[in-house]
Amino acid sequence: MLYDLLGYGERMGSKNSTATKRADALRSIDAIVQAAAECLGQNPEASLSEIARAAGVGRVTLYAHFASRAEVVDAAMSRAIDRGNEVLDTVDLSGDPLLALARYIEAGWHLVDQARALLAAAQRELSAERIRVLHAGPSARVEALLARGRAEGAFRTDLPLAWMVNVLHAVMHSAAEEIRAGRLTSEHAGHHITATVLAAFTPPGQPVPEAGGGAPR
Amino acid sequence: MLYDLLGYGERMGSKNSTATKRADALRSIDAIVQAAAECLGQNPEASLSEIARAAGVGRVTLYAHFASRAEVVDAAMSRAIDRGNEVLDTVDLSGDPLLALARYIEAGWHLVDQARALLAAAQRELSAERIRVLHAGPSARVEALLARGRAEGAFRTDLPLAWMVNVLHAVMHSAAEEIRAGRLTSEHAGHHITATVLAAFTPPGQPVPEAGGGAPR
DNA sequence: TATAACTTGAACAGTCCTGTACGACTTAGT
DNA sequence: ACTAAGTCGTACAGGACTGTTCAAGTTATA
Repeated sequence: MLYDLLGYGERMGSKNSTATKRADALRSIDAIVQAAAECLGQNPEASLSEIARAAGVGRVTLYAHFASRAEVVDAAMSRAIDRGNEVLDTVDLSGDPLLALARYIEAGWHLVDQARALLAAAQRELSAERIRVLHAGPSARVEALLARGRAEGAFRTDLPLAWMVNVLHAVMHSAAEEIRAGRLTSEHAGHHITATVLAAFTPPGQPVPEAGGGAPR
Repeated sequence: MLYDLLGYGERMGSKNSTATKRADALRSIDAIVQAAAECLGQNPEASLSEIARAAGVGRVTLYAHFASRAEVVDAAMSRAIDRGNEVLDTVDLSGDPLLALARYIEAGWHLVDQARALLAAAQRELSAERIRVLHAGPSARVEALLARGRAEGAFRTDLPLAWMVNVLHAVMHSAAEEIRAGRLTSEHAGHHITATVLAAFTPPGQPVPEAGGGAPR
């Protein structure tokens, strides 16, 4: 069984040289990817049958467009990442690094919350390398912001940049889990994450910034 | 062996809750639980056949002692938690809360690292409630420490205690993943976690503590 | 030593999933 | 309007795992 390299490239935006698909085929593919994102978002173990049914499409049709389960998961994940990138594009990351990071968190944790279960599915089906590649966009964004903040003295430099990126995502991720478990409300999540991360990133010796204006508890 | 076989057996509706087991039966059970912890630790989807084989026991024997896959996972998880509790019992959590927390992290993150994949298996097989109960011991420990630190002014009080517990575990957990992914070395993990969490828990307005003596990189 | 508890492999039943093949039908594009 | 592309249901082949049963052998323990 060969890797469908053309398929991957196609999903990642590159123009394919093969014959253009018919309109109804594109519609089917879109419905499948969308349904996959929804189904896998609710249950990472959702079968291809479920996904096809949710897409309002025959199971055979699904196989006509995707050679394997992995391809479906990949497409759904790619789609979610692309959507996320579009949202993050609208966030202003200039100006005071602390405020910029707060803005990033406010937009970002919702995305993490939505893609939570989908990511779980991807981690089972896709290689770690593939997942890393898919996340390259968001990672680069926050990495650049943190690097600038470090250069300006706003963030600590005694910890590796990669570790700080990791901490940010870990805290957002765990907040999403807490919400799902009913131990945290959506209203407080942004504030808690921001307060926690800004403190964690404060250079040693400097005072932790006071919280903006969120409810304390 | 602190984990009580009879205890969870009763909870999960297993047979023979009263009869005393023969010595060889107890030996088999122990081998199965141990093998389950190892197998599930490497692959959360390990089948009962694999586990039985790893335990040097027939598959039928496994079913003679555990009614379902869930019971096996539960037993393995209980065992891991008990082992962890034993280790944590040796950690001195008195004195300066910051130093106590650092000691807890140093001991705790190794445990999280070891039980990482096993927890993943448990999260698929067991109810969220059951997992919460199993973690009650460690959670209570760190909760008490954080509460004391807050009372003494060492830790911030503008965030819920439960959230802080969650952050601590999330950061330790993500460090374990980073190590597994090869993006972090075991030597640095303790230092990074401690530096991050101590900063995150510092009361707003107060300076972030300088790192102890770990290599900064 | 007697016996009940334990272990074992083989084999069975049942379920769910993936992936493929077919033939007939419907639709899009030029 | 014509044809290729797309779709659909059904059906099949194959695999993996769970859980149970059975009959025969082994071992702990009183």
